[in-house]
Amino acid sequence: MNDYLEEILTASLAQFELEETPEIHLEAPKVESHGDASTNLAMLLAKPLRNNPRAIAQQIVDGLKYDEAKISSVEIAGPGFINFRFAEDYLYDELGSIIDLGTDFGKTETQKGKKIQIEFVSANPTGPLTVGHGRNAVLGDTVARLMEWTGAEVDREYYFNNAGRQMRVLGQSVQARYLEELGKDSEFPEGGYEGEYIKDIAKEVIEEQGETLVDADWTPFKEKAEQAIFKDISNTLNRMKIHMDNHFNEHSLYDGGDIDSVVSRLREKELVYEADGATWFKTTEFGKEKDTVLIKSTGEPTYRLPDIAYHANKLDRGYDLCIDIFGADHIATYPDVLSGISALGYNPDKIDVIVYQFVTIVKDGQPFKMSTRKANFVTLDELMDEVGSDVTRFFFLMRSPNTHLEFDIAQAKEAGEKNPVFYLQYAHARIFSILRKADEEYSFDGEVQLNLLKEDAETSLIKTLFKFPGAIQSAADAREPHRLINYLNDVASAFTTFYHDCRIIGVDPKLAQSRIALAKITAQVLKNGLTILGITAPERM
RNA sequence: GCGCCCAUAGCUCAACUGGAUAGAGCAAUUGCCUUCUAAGCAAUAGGUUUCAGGUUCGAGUCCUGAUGGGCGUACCA
Repeated sequence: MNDYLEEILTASLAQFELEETPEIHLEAPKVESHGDASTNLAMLLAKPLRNNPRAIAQQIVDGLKYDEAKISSVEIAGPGFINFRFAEDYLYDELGSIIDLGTDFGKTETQKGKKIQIEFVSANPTGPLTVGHGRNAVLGDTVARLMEWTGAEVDREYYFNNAGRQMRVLGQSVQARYLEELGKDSEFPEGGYEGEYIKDIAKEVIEEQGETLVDADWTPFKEKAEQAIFKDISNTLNRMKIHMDNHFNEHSLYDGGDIDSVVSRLREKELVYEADGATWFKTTEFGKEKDTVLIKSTGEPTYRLPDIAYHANKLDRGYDLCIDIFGADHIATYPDVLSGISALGYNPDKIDVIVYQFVTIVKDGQPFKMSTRKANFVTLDELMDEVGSDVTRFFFLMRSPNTHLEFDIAQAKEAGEKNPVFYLQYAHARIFSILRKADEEYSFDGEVQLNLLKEDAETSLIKTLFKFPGAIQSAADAREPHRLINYLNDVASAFTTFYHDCRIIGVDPKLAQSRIALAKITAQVLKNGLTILGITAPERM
């Protein structure tokens, strides 16, 4: 419909002999009385045409040639809005065609042929995933699903580092618990990992290896811990319906020569120099105040170097777009990565960083600071034991990534009745309940007559359903899944009004038949939407 | 000090990226189950969008400054 409106508006604009035609912006007005679609075109033209907006609007409308089977009225309102109202026949035609689309309704091809990689979670294997990781995990996976619905081919990737100090301390922590468990002398490492899961891993080592590792160093413990923790993380992700296509080990960047290659390529461009025994990257050339160390005087790279090499590696793999999901604490690092990428001759526009604000955990009414090392955390598994995967995913997706999310553990746990996810699921379950009942009461023959749907609640629901592809598109473009949630709330709400105003069982069979068709496509929209969010659409509750 | 993000109903958050009368959910008050699921519906109340300026036909949204909060700002990841 928007395409059609753009077409006829453009045709009408020809009368003005404009040097450049403005972009035609169409939107669905908030207020029903303002029509079904609206454009601010006349206001935009006020300045270049040196005329008042309402007069221009009148000229545009006068020059407008439209099909009355599609548009029933065109009005000028307010400061110069042009408001369109859709014809009823158009509604029924359109409704018929989305019913035919069925499970595919909502899919678009705006990103068809694009290969997109999305990197998320990327927690190093030092402990179980906590609710702090939840937002990253669920956001990343849902953005991936949105991209898939707009036609892209998406790879989900988990980037990790199993070398370095963190992992050494992890190995030493397990080693200490192992010796302790066997009653030997042990020394718990400074800053070691204090969680119970470390003891569990130590016990597993005893079961598998007995006392054979008493004199070993920490490396076999690290390996065992890494393996056990990764298994645990994967289980947690699976419970949340998250499945990675690829795990990328930072170490492979060293083995594959990517690290050396980045440094030498930057050096060729004279963007790298040595000072104070360290290797520096001239980030000042890219507008930063200070240059950045790539390789410390100890010979060890800082994390920025592998980050740059990793992103170069991604682009070398031929992705059209790489999306990173970062917490606000990493916000300072990605400008360096982008500088590095552009310095190497890649297009930095192919890297898209989504920064989400921190989750504030509230426990017992108090803000709660989590630390994996100190074992102060609430794990995602614990949360899912309490509220399940649907509520967990919904909770993280409800709010804009750009805002701080307050996560009240107690509230989440008693979320049973209060959680808005149930509102969506309930509407879906209700429809299926009606369908089951209708199946017993009616047997239909002949074509569905959608033009029997004339009640306000019916047309309003129909118009809401039309907006589904746009809602997906908007959520995908902005990488903001909560927009889809807001939309689905509108759908559930419009359906509930319909449910109260328009009975299905007990009315004339022809009308019942058309209402059932409307109910079915509503259920389909709810189900498709919930599927994108990774949430189930139950048929009974 | 500097950079990024945020400030909207009592609480948690929306507002289609500059549009028309700022909306939901909790919490509060009041009605509604003998008819397809009351995990629901209807109604009432709740706001100078932190403050002060600016930009324009039009600002919660953009620019400047102030205040308050979060996160960064290392040869830590």
